[in-house]
Amino acid sequence: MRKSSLCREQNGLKKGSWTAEEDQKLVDYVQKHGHGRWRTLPKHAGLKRCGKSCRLRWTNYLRPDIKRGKFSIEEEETIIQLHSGMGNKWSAIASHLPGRTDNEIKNYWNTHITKKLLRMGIDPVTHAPRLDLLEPSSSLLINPPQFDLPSLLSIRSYLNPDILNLATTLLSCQDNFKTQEMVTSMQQNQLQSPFLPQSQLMQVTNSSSILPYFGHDVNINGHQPYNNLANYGYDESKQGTVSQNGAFWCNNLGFGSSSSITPLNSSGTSYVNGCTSTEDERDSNCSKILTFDFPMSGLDVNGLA
DNA sequence: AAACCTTCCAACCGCCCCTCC
DNA sequence: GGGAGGGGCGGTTGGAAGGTT
Repeated sequence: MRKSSLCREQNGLKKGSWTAEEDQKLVDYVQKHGHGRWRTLPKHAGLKRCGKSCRLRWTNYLRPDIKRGKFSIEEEETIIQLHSGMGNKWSAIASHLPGRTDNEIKNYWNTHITKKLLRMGIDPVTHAPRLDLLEPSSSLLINPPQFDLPSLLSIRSYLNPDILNLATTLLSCQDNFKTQEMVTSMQQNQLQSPFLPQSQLMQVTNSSSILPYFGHDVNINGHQPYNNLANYGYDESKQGTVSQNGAFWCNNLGFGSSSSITPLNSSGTSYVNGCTSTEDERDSNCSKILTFDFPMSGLDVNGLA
C-alpha cells in the first residue's frame, strides 16, 4: 500500500482550509504532548484530519517560531544565493532562514524572485543571464530588460563572474553607447568610486565590463538631495551621465570578478537609503530604479563628454 | 457596480528516503 | 534482505483577495 495514498483513502477526513478551532486543537495537543507520531496524532487530538495534513499545518503555519510577514532583502539575498548552489532544495534553503518554512520560501521564489530575475534578464533556474537576449526575434532585444541596480548588487556575488562577464559583453552590444558615454564621462571627470581603487576603476571601465558601485546613501528615488552622489564619485558640477530622457540605463551593468570589492550592502542593510523596505516598497524602488529618475532640470546632458 | 483577470499562498499530492522489525 | 510504516520533500492546485476593465 502506498503511503502517499493513506490520507486519501481515509474516509470521513476533512480537507481544505483549517478552522480556528482545528488549529487550536492541534496547538493544544502539540503543546501538551509534543509533535511526532503524526499518523496517530489526529485521533488523539480529536481532529478529523490525516496526520500528514496535521504535520503540514503545524510545520508551515502553527509552529510558534514561524516568522510571518514579508521577506527582508537579506532573506531574499540568502534565498537567491542558496538557490544558486542548491537548486530547488527548499528545505535545505529553509534551514538557513530561521522562522521560514520551505513552503513559504518555495512560494516566495515562484511568485516573486523568479519574476524579478526574469525582469533583469537572469534565468532563475541557472542563475545565468538569459542568452535568448541575443535572439534577433527576441522581444528582449526590442524591449531590453531594465536591470535593477539594487537587485543586481544584491545578487552580484551569487552569480558566476565568468558568466557575468560574458553577459556584460553581450549586453553591452545592446546599448553600448550609453555605457561608453558614462565611462568617458567618468574618465574625463576623474570620477572615482569610493569602493574601487582608481587603478581598478580604470581597468574595469576600460574593459567596459563594470561600472562603479554606488554607495549606501546614493539617492535613487529622489527622496534625498542628489548631492549625495558627489560622495560616490559623482561630480555634481559636471552632472553624471543620463540619457536624454532622463533615464539611467543599467543594461550594461556587470560586476566582473568583483568579489574582493566591498559589497554595497555589506552592512547588512538594504540599498536604497538604507531602509528596510517592504516587498512592495522594494518593488516600487526597483521599478523606479530601473529608469533612475534623475531630475532633468539643471542637468547639462550635452556637456558631459 | 459587476464581470473578468491576475496574483498569491495554504494545502494537497505523489514520490522518496529512512528506520524498524 | 525486504516489507511496512513514518516522515520529509518538491511540484502542483484551488480558492481567496486584489486589481483591472
